[in-house]
Amino acid sequence: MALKKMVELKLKERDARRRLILHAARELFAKKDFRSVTVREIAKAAGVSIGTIYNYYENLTDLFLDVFLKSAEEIEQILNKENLSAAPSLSRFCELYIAYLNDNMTFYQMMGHFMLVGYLPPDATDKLNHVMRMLMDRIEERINAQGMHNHARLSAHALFSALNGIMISYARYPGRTPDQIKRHTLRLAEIVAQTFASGSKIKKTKSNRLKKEVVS
Amino acid sequence: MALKKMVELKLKERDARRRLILHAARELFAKKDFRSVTVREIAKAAGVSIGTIYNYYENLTDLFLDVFLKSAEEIEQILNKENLSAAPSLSRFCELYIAYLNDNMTFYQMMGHFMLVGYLPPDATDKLNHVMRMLMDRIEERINAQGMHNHARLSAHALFSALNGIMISYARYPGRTPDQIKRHTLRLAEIVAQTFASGSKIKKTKSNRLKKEVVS
Amino acid sequence: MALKKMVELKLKERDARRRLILHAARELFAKKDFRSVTVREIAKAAGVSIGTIYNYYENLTDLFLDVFLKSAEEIEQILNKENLSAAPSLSRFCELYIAYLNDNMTFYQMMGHFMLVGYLPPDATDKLNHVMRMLMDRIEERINAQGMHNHARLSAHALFSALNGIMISYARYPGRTPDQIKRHTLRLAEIVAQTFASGSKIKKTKSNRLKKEVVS
Amino acid sequence: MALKKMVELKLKERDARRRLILHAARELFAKKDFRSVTVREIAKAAGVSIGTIYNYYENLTDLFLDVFLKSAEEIEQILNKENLSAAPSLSRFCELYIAYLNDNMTFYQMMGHFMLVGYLPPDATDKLNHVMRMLMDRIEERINAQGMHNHARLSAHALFSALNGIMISYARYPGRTPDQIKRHTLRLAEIVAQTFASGSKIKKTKSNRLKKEVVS
DNA sequence: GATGAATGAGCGTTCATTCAT
DNA sequence: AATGAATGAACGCTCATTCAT
Repeated sequence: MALKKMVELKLKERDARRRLILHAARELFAKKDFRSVTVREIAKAAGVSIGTIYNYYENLTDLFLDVFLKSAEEIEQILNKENLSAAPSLSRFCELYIAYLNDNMTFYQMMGHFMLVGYLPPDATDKLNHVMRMLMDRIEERINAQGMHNHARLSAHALFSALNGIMISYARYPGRTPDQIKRHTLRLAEIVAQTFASGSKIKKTKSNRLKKEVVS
Repeated sequence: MALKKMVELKLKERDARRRLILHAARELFAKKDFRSVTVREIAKAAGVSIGTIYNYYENLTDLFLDVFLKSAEEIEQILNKENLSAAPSLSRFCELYIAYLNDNMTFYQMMGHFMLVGYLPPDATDKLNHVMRMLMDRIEERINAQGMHNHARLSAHALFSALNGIMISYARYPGRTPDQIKRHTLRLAEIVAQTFASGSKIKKTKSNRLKKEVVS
Repeated sequence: MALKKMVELKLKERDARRRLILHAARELFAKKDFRSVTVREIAKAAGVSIGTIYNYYENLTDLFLDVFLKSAEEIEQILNKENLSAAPSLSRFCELYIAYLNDNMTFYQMMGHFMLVGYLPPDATDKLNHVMRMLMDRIEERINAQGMHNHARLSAHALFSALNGIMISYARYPGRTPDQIKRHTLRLAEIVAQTFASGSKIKKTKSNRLKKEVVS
Repeated sequence: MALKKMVELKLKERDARRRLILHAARELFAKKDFRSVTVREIAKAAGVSIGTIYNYYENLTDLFLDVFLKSAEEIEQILNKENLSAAPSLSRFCELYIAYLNDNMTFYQMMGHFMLVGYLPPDATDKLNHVMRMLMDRIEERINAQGMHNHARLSAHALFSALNGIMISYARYPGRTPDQIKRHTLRLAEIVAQTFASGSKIKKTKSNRLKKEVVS
């Protein structure tokens, strides 16, 4: 029917504009501290009016969150795709993750921000946690596949932390080009991966045989 | 001379007031996202006027930086003290670092912020880098002492990143008490330390035999 | 003719939709300060689009006015119906009026708003005045029927004012239930009615023998 | 001491500026619907910056309230002054009240607004109620002085309502000059006063012998 | 040196109205 | 006739910084 087509078109158009805004926001967030990006800037960059932004997002936080979640989806897809062809080694996994963060600074900036300071409304917190858990699950799979049985979850935490830490610590190292930074962070990730791969069969000591996990 | 004494007193007084401001700011930063602390709040907490703050600091960023550097001094002293009595093991080192960050969230929040986001004026960048290098040097010392010869600097980077990452990733884990978080982050630090200690003699492979270090 | 029927149907439909909007608006106005009701809310409540509302009303003020006039019609009918069966006493009249206002807060709120504040376009002012005059005429009839000859019109003004004032002064008395408020306002209305009934044969004094009425 | 003088001057200056803002706001409120007056307008009219307004008032509502309370003080003083020289008759009282409202439209507009719609924060509600009670007390005194023993409080309510109603109903009667309106409202007030004076000894009937007062 | 009132650009957000479909 | 996305001026309010005292 003609009607159906029109409705479809409408929806497509709506989606297109939403993507337009999302894209513009993402670019801006990448350029500078995402928290200092204003609605006006986004509107201008997206070529729409302020009001239109609010037509697609309830408020700025919502838009921030959408950018973040879009990124999370992307990274999930990247990891999944690789998984299908052939289970990646731990090293490969770390490489993929760090490479993605290098190419999508906004993602790790947001992750970092939310982790460092961010008060988030409860539902947003849930979504954030979901993303984190997804990433952790992927790491744990690799760790288990690698045959590192002890403390798989705990090791996953440690490795995940280490990878994030690499980005935090070096992604904006002053005076380096993006390319230099990418190379350095990838190298560090490789070291971390190998270190974990070769050294993670840690004998149970008093200190790491604690009965109850705080975080899982 | 009397004049000299008066000048000294003046300087002492000035220093005392500066410390007053610093202390008040630190307390406030610990309570909430330091970026949301206003000059007004600091002035009130310190019991001085707004103008006085600008008498001691050129602007808010300057004050932020001073708080950060004060913390860095503290941690340096802690590490040095331990070093004197008996060179700490890598594990002990990680424990000290993570414990300090747990007790001084502001420090790692600021570090995180400046790393994630921060445009800093050049001299501030220098100061930040100096702190980072100091910490890195300490780690490298321990790594060398542990007899892990390969890639000592690179491993130090990786370990440093990992420790920071642990804090970033878990310091605000929702629903946990500060005590639970401290225990968990300490345990992860222990895992990382042991992993690095036992596994860091990585054979040189093509990928990690890169000729030139980007960051040091 | 078929054409005629279709036109009729069209008109009926149009009228139905207009009533739909009117009704929805009225309900919303009753729930909260009518000035804070948005077009969006009305559209949603009426189950039509925003555009449709502008199809039936030139602007929000127009819709406000229509709601007001609808209410005025209602109250006129109520008073007329009572009039037909048996001319109501002044007391009964006041009771009917106050009871209606209690049950239709929006009406008195709008009346109050337009009186207090409202710039209204000239034609709207005319309509408002027409309503006021209608109410005043009814009061004057009762006053005349009661045999209070002096200053009938002026007394009607005074009584009308007094009734409105009762609502203004007590309709939102904090901490009272609607029922308590209704009882209190009705009691005050009764007092006013009796006061006017028993005391309105005022001797002509210098001050009230003014030659020309400002408002009639 | 010099210091004391300076502090005094500072306080005086501060007070002067506060009055400046208050005055400017009042003038604006008188000109148009006070709720449509913006911070920018007030700032401009007062010749200060936006920020300064917020230096003296926490928010717009606060400023609105201050204007209202200032007016209430004024009217209280007017009534008190008259009271001292010679207890005014009920007529004189009504005249004073209505004359004041005519000269200070903002006061009755605000009173009307708060009564009609206004959500007010609890402390503001308290202040408003205090003003209302003060006015009511004055009326009751006059009613008692006039020797109208029955239902003194209730009659005060009714009279107060009537006076407010007069203003609501006629203060913006379209097409009249302020002077005409003043004359008309004063005349109506006189009628009401006389009506109440001569007719308020109402015999207790079933309907007005209700056991429990809702509002007092 | 200490003060704190004044400043005003800039923020996120709202909402009546328009108009292309 | 019906739709509802787009618009953007305007809102109340914040806060780092200045500067006259």
